Amino acid sequence: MSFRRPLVLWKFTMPECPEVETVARSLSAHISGCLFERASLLRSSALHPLSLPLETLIGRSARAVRRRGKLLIFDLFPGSGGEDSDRTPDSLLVHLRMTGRMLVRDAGAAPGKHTRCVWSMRKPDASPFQLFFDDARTFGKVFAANQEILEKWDFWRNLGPEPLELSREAFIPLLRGQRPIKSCLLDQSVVAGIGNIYADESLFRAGIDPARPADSLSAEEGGRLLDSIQEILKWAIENKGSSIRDYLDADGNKGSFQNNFSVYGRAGKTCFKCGGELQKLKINGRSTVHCPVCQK
DNA sequence: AGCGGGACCTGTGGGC
DNA sequence: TGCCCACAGGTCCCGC
Repeated sequence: MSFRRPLVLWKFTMPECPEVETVARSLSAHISGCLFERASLLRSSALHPLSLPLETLIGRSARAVRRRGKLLIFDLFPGSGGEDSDRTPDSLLVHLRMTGRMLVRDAGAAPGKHTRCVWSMRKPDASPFQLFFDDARTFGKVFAANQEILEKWDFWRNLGPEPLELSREAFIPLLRGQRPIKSCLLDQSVVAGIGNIYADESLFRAGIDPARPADSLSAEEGGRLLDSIQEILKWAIENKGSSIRDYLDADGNKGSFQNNFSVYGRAGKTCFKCGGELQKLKINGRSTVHCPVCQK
């Protein structure tokens, strides 16, 4: 297998649940069964402070790559046994944050300007290759961990349920407090995986004002909001899945996904429902676009 | 206690 | 054309 161009497994900024899900699925196809032969950290701040050293990954293999919230998780299994279990990672977690990307490259490819971590990998009886973690804005983190270490990570321990696995009965009680409902959706300890884009899109679809206090939503509104979140996330995952099927090259297409936003990035433009002007405001310091007519 | 907002970063793009 | 600066936002951290 040869990659003359890097295989960019996600190109957009702001990866949320659907994007991370897409990366996990496409990475899993490449990485499952592959052995970590070498690991280099090119920028120390890319390693989570609680992480085991990246060298502890060497000799482990990836069973699969999956998603939890906005985290990519490589499930690992040991090569030959006999390790000290305290210092042995059973997973590699990657948070792409804003600009993180995973790239599959040739064995001989040189790191780029923004490459933060390099893993040399090989599937039995196949050619070696490299996995790069690139991150221009350096917000992203990699984290080699086992269950014991993960339990010390507050973010992990407090991570809320997956929105696609939630029932109305479980979701509605989560909408507590007087803070804006949008703040609630962005709080990863309430639900895991929703970011600024899908919070705005879901609230528009549900017809709910993002500034409404979370505890002011009726059960009917809460249920409608969950339906909207699930419809949009599922639709986005399907959409990403189709646009990523032949992969995006380094200077390649952005796909059509962003053309499907109803409100995100459309401040001042026309609301598709009522024809009025979409308004922009700040909630939690995050830009928020909504329709003051359609969202009550 | 719970919420709001600044810091962290750097590439991008709009305005002059 | 080129420069400058505001803007983008997930999470941590601090202050009210």
